[in-house]
Amino acid sequence: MNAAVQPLTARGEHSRAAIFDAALALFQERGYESTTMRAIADRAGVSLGSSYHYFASKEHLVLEFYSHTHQLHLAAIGPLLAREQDLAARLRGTVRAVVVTCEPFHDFAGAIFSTVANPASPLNPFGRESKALRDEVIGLYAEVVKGSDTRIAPDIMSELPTLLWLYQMGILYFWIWDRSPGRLRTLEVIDQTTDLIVRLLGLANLPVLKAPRKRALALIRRVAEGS
Amino acid sequence: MNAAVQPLTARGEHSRAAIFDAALALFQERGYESTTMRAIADRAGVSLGSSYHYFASKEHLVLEFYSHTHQLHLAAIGPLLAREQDLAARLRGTVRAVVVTCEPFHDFAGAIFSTVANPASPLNPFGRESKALRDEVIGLYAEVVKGSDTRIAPDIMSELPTLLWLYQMGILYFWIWDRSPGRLRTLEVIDQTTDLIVRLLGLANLPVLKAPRKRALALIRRVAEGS
DNA sequence: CCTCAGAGTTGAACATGTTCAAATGCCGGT
DNA sequence: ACCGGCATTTGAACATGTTCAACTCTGAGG
Repeated sequence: MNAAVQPLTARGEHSRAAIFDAALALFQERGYESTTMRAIADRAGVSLGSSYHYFASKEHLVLEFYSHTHQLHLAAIGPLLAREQDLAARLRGTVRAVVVTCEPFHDFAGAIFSTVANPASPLNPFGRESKALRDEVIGLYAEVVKGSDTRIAPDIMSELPTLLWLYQMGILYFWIWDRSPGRLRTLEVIDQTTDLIVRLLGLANLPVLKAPRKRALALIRRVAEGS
Repeated sequence: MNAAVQPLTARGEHSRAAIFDAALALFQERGYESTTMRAIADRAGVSLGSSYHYFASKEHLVLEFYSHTHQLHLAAIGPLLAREQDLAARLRGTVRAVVVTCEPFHDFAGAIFSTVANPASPLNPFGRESKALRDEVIGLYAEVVKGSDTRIAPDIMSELPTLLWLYQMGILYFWIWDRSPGRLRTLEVIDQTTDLIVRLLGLANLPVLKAPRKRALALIRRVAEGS
């Protein structure tokens, strides 16, 4: 698997974009597995080899897809984060926007998920090649929390954005399976779990819970260590 | 993908076993991806076509592998479950035994995990073809709890085995990533989390927590619904 | 011993992700 | 206008999971 190349000319830019657009359209039309690299190259009007010039593998097209939806997500929640101060509302709105943004891709999201869950692949969520995107998403959750009027203790704050990123992945996994009309079950679960999270954050300040809180944080750090 | 066939003769039994044994050995030697179906057939002394006669796909060999390790796990914890009454000890011992049993396969477990995480495949943990095994594991956790001297309220007990099965999958996912010597980090996380779980089960009986408990259980049921 | 139905076996053929060496196009320097 | 170097493009070749129609073997019934 050769390293993919960044286009250096206008012509290259055009080819790369055409390949990604074709892939995205075909994934939506036929799903991930049924879309062949040859079909992508055909629709993009380039040769098979060219596709591999810009995307080192079919999986790398998936990574690009993730970046793409992340951009859509950012655009969708911009106004909310600028206006809203309440933490529960910010968190609920952000996570709701994730599934709403991804809705057009629901049918093939399942196939894509497995690609990315593979620990053997450098594209998996904890892997090297997805680090840039991962850090961006974690940073987004840091902003969700910091921009609110809720004060979070530093020891919790240092782990919270990563935990929220994990939480978002859990929601997405649930959403993949959700067959309810309008994906209402997912939205309901989001509402309940975000509420639960904010409540727990409130409870964490109670003096009675000082010891358990320290213990839980130590456990979390132990688990997160080495990522 | 044709349905795989159950062997009906001694000769068939022998072929099927030889294919699985060869697959297991090669997976350990070279990993999952690098092991080709042709290599498996070669080592088993059968033709490529015969492999597909007994296993509908390479993934189905993985499902068989899961059954295999489950049997090893059952054998490993039999004495403990017969002897021990303390819930924390039963749970800790059971989950520790999972990772100890799987240790010889650690190197290729990662590759295998992705196969099974794929929601598009009927082999995924929530899917049709893995239902038999899933029910067995959930049943095992029901026994882990029921055989202890801790009494669990019925409303919690109805969800608990499934939750513990999910918990075990989480531990396995952590274990896949664990590079610590002797996999000590995983063992430590198991000790801490099983302890935490048993504590939470104790707390759940406090009258003060009646409302949150009902709320949490309703949420869990909502999420589990439709599996 | 002969027949035959069906279990078991086979390997060629196919589909598709991936690699790679060669060809082509483009642009700055002379 | 020409050239050299580099980005880009190409498609044939390869590796491997999977399918399938044809073949072989076996054991029961006659």
